[in-house]
Amino acid sequence: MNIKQELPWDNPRFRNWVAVARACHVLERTLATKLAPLDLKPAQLDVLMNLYRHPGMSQHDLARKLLVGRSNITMLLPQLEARGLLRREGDEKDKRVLRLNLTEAGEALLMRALKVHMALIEKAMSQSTPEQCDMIGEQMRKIADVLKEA
Amino acid sequence: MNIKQELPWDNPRFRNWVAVARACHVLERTLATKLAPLDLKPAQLDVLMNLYRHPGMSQHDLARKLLVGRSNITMLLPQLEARGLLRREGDEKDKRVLRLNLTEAGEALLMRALKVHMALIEKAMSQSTPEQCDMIGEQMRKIADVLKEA
DNA sequence: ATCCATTCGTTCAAGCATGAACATAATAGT
DNA sequence: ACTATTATGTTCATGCTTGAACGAATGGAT
Repeated sequence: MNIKQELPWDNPRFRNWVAVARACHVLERTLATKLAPLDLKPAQLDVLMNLYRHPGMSQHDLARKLLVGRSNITMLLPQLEARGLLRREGDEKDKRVLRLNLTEAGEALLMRALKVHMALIEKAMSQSTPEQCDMIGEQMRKIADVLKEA
Repeated sequence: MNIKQELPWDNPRFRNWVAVARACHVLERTLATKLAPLDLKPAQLDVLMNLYRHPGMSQHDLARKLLVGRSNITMLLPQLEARGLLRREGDEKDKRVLRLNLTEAGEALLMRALKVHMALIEKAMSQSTPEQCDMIGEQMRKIADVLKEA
């Protein structure tokens, strides 16, 4: 019944999750600096990646994919559009939604940024065996699922 | 040599890391909302946790532990000090450093916040067996180490 | 047809985090 | 002792993210 024994620091789950959070944080910061020469922030790279995989996406769908607010997208896109990396075109059927598509310049920049991103992730995940890596991904997907219900 | 085959989406390491990042993001956001009734942000909770474990810490050390800039700490602490959650006292030996300590109110609030944090992490990590959980923590610590060298 | 509710995108103010530039204090080299 | 370098904390301008409030468009109910 010692209070000390119930502190999170002694709980493996707590300590291990802290490690996850730290690794995420470090990789995010590292990615930001490595992406700086391309004048891209990680959040902007996320946008380009999603538009590449889901052409014609709406801003609402993009926000949900990125787990951010809709207003965030509104603030984010004009910069990228002004740089000629993507187009926003009104939908014919539903005049509320804007369809998003990468330009060729956008795709080109994405490919360069992906090299940087991939190199970083390779460096990080090559610490684990393929089996460990897959297990980690599987557990993390479970976590995201179980928390989204909350 | 098909370009498609080299895209990150087909790379297990990439896909699995994306899952890690998403899980982190979701848990962070969830924690923020669950902590709102205590008028605490996740970043502030991190401060309290570190001061509890390392009483008398300097601001510089705290910044390094939290992986943030020193100025961030400077902006963060006055709010918590004004709420009576911690004290900043000048060091006798070295008049540059400020020694940080939790007050009793700070400890009390920390304990309440830790219950929330622990419950969330339990919910997330109980998806995995203890062995899986430990393995994840181990790999993540490796990742943080290997990236800090970069 | 006309409301009512919902959805999509925008605007705006607020709060955070960052990095550069700075002031002060300590330390090392000479 | 004196200077140069380093370390700690602060200030400030900038940019990112959020959430609430809003306008416009859609769809459904009566």
